[in-house]
Amino acid sequence: MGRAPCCDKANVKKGPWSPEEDAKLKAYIEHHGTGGNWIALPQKIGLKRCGKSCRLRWLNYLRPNIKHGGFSEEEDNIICSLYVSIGSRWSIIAAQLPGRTDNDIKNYWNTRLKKKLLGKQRKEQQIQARRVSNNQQKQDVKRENENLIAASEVINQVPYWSAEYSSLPLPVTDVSFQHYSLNNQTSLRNLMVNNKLEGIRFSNDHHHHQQQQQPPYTNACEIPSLSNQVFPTMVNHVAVVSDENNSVTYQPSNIFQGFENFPSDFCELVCVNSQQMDRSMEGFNYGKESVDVMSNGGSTNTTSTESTSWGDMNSLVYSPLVSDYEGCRQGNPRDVVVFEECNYFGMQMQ
DNA sequence: AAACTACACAACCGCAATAAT
DNA sequence: CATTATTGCGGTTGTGTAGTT
Repeated sequence: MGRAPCCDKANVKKGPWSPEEDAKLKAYIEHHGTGGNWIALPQKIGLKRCGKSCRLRWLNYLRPNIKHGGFSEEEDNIICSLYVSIGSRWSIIAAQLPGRTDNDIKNYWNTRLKKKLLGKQRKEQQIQARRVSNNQQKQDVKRENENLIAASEVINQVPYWSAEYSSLPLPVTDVSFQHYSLNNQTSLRNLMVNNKLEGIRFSNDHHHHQQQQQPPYTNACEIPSLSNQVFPTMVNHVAVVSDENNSVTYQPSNIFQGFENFPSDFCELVCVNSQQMDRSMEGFNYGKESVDVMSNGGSTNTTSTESTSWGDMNSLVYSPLVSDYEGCRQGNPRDVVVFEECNYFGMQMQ
């Protein structure tokens, strides 16, 4: 048996709100508040509306200090950065943009921002293609490998929470990523805390142990402050903690293979048949499916196969951060996920 | 000017989480 | 602890409008 409906659907008005309805709702809430019960509210006011509808109308349109339209470049950057980092968690993203609603941001992303981003990435892809034809790629790959080796050595030597770590000139694994700098680490860090994620540790316990030195956490949720740094992504490598000596090594990962060319994939996504994409991306659903399994208490029901093509995008952009973040949300942090290497990569759009 | 199309935004729906009983 | 009600969230759909043919 399903749940009882929250209201009598037959006697409830749907569709756009009239100015009169808006005025009634606004006036009542401003004088009396919501009373903590949206379901009862429309009856009190005399509105033939569902309580959910009233709530939505108030939150998205009527409440004070709501901004509509006119997103700034800075807001664009924040939205893109967060989307790439945490996916379509619009409420969390909205919490970082005062006056913006999750609905507004969601609409803005779906109708404009992702297209803007795609256009940009298409250009970059063309540039990249030209360089490939000039045999430039070989040099890039060579340099990238050298950088990765250097990074592994550096990361193994320096605790990630030390100031020295954050000042290291870490390599950029893909030349095209040089355009994407991390510009909002502090914001992301704050939002994690602001969204009641206290008690969460974003990197695994093994990793801490391996460093033979406890980070200066004041509580388990402390995320290293990484502001004003540019963080390369290492999404094509995964940190693996050895059972024998707890050492951390960075190995190429099939799970994340292909992510290193994320901007290109992002662009291609809209060009590829969605079914082909589903098949080709099966191996990339790791993070999202795991999340769903966990959130369903272990059931095997997943949403990834039900996604739209842009839903599939989630499995593409779900970085290890997200799996860890989700795992943490469920109070079940994963083992082989290293938050500080993989997360916090943001996009800066020019 | 009418028909059509694309776009932006508002609103709805269903599900999961949370609170209340 | 189990059940039920409510809230919050994200995906999707509906509607109005501007632009194009």
